[in-house]
Amino acid sequence: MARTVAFIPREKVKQALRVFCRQGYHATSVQDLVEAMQINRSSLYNSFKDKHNLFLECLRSYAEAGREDYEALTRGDSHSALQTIDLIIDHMVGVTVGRADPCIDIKSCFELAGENPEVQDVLKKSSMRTIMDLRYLLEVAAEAGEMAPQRDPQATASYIFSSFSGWHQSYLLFQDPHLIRTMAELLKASLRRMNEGRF
Amino acid sequence: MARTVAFIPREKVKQALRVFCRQGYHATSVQDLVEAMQINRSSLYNSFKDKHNLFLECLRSYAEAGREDYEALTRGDSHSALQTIDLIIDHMVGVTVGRADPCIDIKSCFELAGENPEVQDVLKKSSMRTIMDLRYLLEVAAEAGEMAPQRDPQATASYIFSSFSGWHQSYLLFQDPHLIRTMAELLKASLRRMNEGRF
DNA sequence: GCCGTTGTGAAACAATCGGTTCAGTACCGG
DNA sequence: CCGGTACTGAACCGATTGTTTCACAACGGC
Repeated sequence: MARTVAFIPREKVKQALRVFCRQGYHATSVQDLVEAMQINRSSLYNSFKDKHNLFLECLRSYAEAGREDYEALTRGDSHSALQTIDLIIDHMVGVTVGRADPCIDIKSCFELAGENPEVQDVLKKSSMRTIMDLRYLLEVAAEAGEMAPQRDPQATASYIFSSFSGWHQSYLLFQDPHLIRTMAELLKASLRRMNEGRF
Repeated sequence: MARTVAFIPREKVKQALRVFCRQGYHATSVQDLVEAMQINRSSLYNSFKDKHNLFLECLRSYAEAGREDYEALTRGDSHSALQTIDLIIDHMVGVTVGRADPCIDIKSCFELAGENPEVQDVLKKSSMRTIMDLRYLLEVAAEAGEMAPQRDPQATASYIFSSFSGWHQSYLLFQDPHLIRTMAELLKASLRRMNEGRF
């Protein structure tokens, strides 16, 4: 054996993630990354192959972090299913309003998913997992009688998930936290009002 | 006077718009634009100052086209206010599903609005106009008794508007027209169910 | 025909792009 | 101390970036 690794790739990925979040993929140069990650240009290519691969690592890292957030949110089952959905919605409000830059997954979905199958695949999988979680919670909530069963729980889950993107857009344009919170309340209210008979 | 203009800038802007729609701002080179617009490199800079200005023209052109779509949709008042909202929603479903590339306004909102005040301003204004239109329709629908009056019609209008972004995201990821249509139906149903007493 | 404008074509610009190369240094286990 | 690995620093690559320049052709009004 020889010299041990001096930097933890995972940390470096997070530093790169921040830059990609702010600037997007195409607007971020390798030079930007080198400076933000505080590693050598050669090390970047040694450890991450190339810019595109590093970007994919960032996407995966972000998805994993989101996963941890979700598990922290649902841990300790002191909340009902519907309450947990509310918590997730509130959490997403916080994510939208809390930081200046939009989530990398939404941002890069619009920038790259249409043209790059690899990016699309990563985003698709992590999105699908969130949607499945929501779907499960919807079904449990229906079973528990907290809300009427959905005709198409998958679509309702997608409906919730797709709202998040719109909040980001609205916040980018209007910078109004109260508007986001109000839209989130509208979503929560409409979930409670969805019932089998009418739809 | 002298030689008359040989090409109509408005047409050239539309050709440029198509490229920006597909590739976004940063991923589009001036060379791409020159080829798509079929004009000379010099003419581009003569007529549009620079790439960034041309892009802004594209955004404005797109907003104007959207405006015309809206007016065509509301012309001939054979529909009620709520029906008109439905028509707008259906129209946006068509826009989302009908073409491969997302709207330039949504796409460039995520790519540029956060960092470029000019872009943000153009997008903000055109978005606001759509939201105001929706708000007006909501109020008319409430007055006509088609739906209960909204506590915050502005927020409800923003809620509708922000849905469109999520549909684009979903379609980019899952390419499922039926999913978009179902989410649109969920939105329509939830509009009908919003009432003063409960929210 | 001539002036002034509109557009063309191509070359050239400096700057930056993503990516490679390589000699040299820091460090570890044996 | 030594062999092998991890990483640095910097130079360097060709290609491409957005933009400018300029000589010239096409055209309309006087």
